[in-house]
Amino acid sequence: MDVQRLELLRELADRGSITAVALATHRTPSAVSQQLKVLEREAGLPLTQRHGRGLVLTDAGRALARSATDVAVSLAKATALWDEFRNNATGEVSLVTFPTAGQMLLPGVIKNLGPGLVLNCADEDPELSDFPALTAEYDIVLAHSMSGQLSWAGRGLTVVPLMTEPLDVGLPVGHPLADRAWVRPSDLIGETWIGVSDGYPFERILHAIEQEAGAHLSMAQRFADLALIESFVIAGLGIALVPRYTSSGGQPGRLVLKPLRGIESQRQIVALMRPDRAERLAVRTVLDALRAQALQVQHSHTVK
Amino acid sequence: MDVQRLELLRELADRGSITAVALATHRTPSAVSQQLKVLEREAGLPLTQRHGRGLVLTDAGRALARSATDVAVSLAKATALWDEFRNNATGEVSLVTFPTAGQMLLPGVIKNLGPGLVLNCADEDPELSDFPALTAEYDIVLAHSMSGQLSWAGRGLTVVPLMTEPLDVGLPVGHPLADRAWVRPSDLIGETWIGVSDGYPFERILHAIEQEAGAHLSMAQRFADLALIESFVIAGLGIALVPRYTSSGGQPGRLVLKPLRGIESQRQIVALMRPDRAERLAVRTVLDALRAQALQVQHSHTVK
DNA sequence: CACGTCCATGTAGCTAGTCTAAATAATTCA
DNA sequence: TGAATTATTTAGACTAGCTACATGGACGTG
Repeated sequence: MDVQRLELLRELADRGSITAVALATHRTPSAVSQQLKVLEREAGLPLTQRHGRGLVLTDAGRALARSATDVAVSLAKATALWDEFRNNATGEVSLVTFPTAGQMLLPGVIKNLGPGLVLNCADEDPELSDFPALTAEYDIVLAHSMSGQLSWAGRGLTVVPLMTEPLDVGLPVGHPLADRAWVRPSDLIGETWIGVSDGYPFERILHAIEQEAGAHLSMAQRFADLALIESFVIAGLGIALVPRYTSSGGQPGRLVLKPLRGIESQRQIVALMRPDRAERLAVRTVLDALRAQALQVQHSHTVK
Repeated sequence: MDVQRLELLRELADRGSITAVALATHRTPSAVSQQLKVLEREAGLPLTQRHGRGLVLTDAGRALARSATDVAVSLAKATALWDEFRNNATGEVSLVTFPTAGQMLLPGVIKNLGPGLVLNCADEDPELSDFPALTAEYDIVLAHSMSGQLSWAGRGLTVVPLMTEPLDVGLPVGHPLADRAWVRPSDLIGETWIGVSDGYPFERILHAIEQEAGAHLSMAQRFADLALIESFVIAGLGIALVPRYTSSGGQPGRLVLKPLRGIESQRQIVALMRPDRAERLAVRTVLDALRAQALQVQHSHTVK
């Protein structure tokens, strides 16, 4: 009963093809195939079965892969333990983020990391990418979900909440509502909206506003890039839901943010990880820094 | 970070010497020494240090060995899971017992085990042996402790309670107390006692009786073998504390058992195991059979 | 429908890691 | 001091697992 082989099975469960596993583990597909065959012979029952030109796991294979995760976790814990023993939170950690979270958190995090710990960051368009799938490639995946609703649960991934960010209504300077302390759904009847990317829980909140206000809202445009959206709002072409900490609201000459009362308008920013990777000391250190930075961002906004 | 090497470290923690580990793992001491050296180099800090002609683990070594146990447990769980998948509770399970528990439980257990599951039993004198140490050699160690007091805790072993057996006062037929339903400590003043082996919590209960009755008790003999003790009691040479389910009490012409009231007089029979071995499907199956048998023994005695 | 592509697997040979065997060093016990 | 016990070192053998290459289905496409 070899751990290496179990690990390969787990990778197969995550990546779906021998070739992908081989690529990820720096081996030839032949080597992977051979090892899985040995595992299957040891197990005494088929773990994979052909499906088209690829293959899929059998029920037994999936079950075994699941417990392989537990093995990987306890192994990672052992490694982390002795890294702690040596006070040695070094190594490389890879991270993907969607743009706004990266802009808000990463610079501060990287500044606060000790020497020997390198954080390799990348960004992915939240519209296009399947966040859970990215955990195969990256140690940490920054994702967001609507408040409460944990869309990431149930796949065996570790989810660490980092912060909740309010989504405010962005208005142009001089807008009739601009001198209010906050706005309510009913205030927003008749406005033209600039839609944001699918990555934000925009649709949900828009529908909630419609339901609350009892009227239909019209959407003029739909953009992914926040700066683009802001420029439209500033130009008076509509209003938009923008994340409070990431927008340029508050700066002179830019747009004005108003909290939305009466409905819950926020997004959860979380870190998604494979359970075993979450145990690595270096990863946990980065996670701590992320949480600290998130707290600081929130704090600096409430004080202001 | 190799599991095999971690396993070796764990064995070293359990067995205390390279030679013992080598013997247990069917290797030469040289191989073990080399592997541990590699592990130590990977770890980056000393895991062992010389002590006389042998060696002892450092703090780091012990810590690492502990987490190695977790790894072994999750691995054993994986193996068990797929054994369940195949409905395959087969293999060999080794067990040591002290004589009375073996006599009471093992015949029934072995009868009820399915084919393909072999249970290799041995017995050890409870006086001479260190029960926890036996878990290195045997999958299951049947041990006993005084009620409540879990003397086996804290060593990282899995403890599964099997039954609690009352310790009754054994009297010769025709003894003045023989027609009573039960006896109390004060009834026993002036009697001569036949001491049982240290394996039973004899001393404790004897002291409790003395304290309760407020008098000193005299002990005539001290034997380990229950049959021998019984023969002395039957011959009228004294009375003794005997385990209710194991003695021959109740059979015609033998001795008479009387429950002891006023103090707690019983022993706990438990199974001791290394955590990883406790996860094996075959071991769990044997354990289930042990519990069932224990229940049946208790039941057959309460009905009668 | 034949061709190129993609994916898994089989075969042969090489390499690296792990074992044994025997010698060495250090310590304890008699 | 000599015998016994224990860990370690070294050299050499063995073997598990890898790569390179070839094979054989399955899919899509001109």
